Amino acid sequence: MPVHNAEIAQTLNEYADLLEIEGANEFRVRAYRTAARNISNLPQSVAEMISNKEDLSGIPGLGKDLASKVADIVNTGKLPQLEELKEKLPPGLIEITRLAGLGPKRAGALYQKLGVTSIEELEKAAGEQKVRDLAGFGTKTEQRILEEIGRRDKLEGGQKRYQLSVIEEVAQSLLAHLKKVDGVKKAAIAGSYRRRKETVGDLDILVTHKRGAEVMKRFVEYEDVDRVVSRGDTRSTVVLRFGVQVDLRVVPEVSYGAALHYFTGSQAHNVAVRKMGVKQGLKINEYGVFKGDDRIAGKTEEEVYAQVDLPYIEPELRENTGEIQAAQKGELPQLVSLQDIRGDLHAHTRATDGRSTLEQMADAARERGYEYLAITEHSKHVTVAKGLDARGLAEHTEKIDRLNENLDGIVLLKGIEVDILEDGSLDLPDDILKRLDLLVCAVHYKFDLPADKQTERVIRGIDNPYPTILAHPTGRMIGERDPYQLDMERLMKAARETGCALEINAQPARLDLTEVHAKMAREMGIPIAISTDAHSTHELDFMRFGVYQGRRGWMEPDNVVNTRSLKDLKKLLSRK
DNA sequence: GCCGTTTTCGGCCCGACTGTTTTCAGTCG
Repeated sequence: MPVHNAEIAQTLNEYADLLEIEGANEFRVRAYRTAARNISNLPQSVAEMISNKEDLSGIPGLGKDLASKVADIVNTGKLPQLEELKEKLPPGLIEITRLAGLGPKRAGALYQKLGVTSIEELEKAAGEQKVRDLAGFGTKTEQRILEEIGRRDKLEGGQKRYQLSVIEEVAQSLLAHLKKVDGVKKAAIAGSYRRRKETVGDLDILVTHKRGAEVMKRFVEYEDVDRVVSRGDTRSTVVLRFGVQVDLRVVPEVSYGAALHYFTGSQAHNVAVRKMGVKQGLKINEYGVFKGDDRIAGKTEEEVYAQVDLPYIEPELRENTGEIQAAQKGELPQLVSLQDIRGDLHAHTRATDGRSTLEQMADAARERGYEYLAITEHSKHVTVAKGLDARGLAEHTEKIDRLNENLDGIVLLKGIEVDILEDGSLDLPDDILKRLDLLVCAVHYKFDLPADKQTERVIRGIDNPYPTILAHPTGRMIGERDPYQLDMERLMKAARETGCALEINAQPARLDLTEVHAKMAREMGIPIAISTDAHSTHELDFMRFGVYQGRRGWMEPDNVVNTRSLKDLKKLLSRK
């Protein structure tokens, strides 16, 4: 089993954590973290690069030393230096640094002075009031440690992240509350929410006001606030009853653009932009761009970028994964937007496991301004969803034909979400499939096949003469189910050869392809369908989450098949 | 440990809040 990029990144991060506790040079620690982040953002497999004898030093942040350490991880599954360090420092200390208010320095001190190696031992030491006597600690810190450990026990699985769709409502009500405060001119949700990451760990909200204290008062009094973590005039942090942490920053209006840029992140993007500023003798912070003591920009984000000779960069691209270089070369993608979408290519009705009728789905699609909607019921193998057999499908498509005759302003396409069976064959016979406008192919069982078998299965599934879209290609469900083992590079090469499109499934729990794979598909020139997989009329609105994911994958309208008119779509989906 | 339109050595983004401190370290984002 090849070592995945995520595992390499995890190993490097673990080593960085322990180095930090050991008190290593902070820039050395940072180098490991940068390398880990860049590797996890890499579309191609590092293990494969090594087996192809490719040079790893092309990866940003990887010099000679780290390249050889990464090779060790790939070849042996382990980093010898990490194993050595683990002998010296108990890995349980890393868990201690995850407690709010405790970092590497304090975890190191607890170990050196009190011999604490785990959360349990820390709880005991704090309970016996041994912690308060350590230099740099006191009664309040000791108390907080006990509180944080108690809180941690109540949480399942540690740091929780929320799906964008789940956090949206919470975030928008809080934002509306803050906008109503007298004197607030501008307000926005920044952070990973604004970058439209598939999950969000906390909320960063920015407002402009002349007197921060007034906003802060209203913020901590908000009805959903469970507890206040910190409170100042320009920055406060609370935790909502819902469990999510919210940071609020207040800046004067003249700093809005600089602050919005800063709080939108990502951190890596900000660091890169600030470094560009430093080279030009500028200081960039959340209050503006400064030359000496003079603020020379900061009212808008465009101004900030202009000072370092960059065009505006869309929030979804700000991950320091090549967007700055692309901006310098004038090669930023013109990202696809919701307005570009002209139809939905994956939807269910009551005929199988959907909750709306054909007519309702057609009306709802037309209301959203679409030209077409593909009806793609499950095939017979998915019995729990009442999947259609050949006869059921024939009857259903006749119904669609009749309905189409009476429909105005919208066309229903006849499709199927046909199961790819374990051997790679399709769940329905060719004579019925060939009568359809398009096939959406998908895997719905036997998720646990080994990578080579699973890859062969899917490739065989999409290797057919019909217009085909591979739905939710990796099968992952965020926070619930891992992607199945699949060689994505091989799969994408096959998709390119067979002319199969890949789906970005817009269900908030799927968002599959991931952003990394979406970007890879774009680079390989594989067409993408952004589809909702709607099981009811209101789920057609999930389209925006798919579009966000596409934008994070650098998708332009041309990369997305359902930005086409019906006529062009049919041309595009037909096989060469 | 990485990196170079000031550098192959000497830098490495920047600021707010808390608790422990009499001026700052640690943590966090």
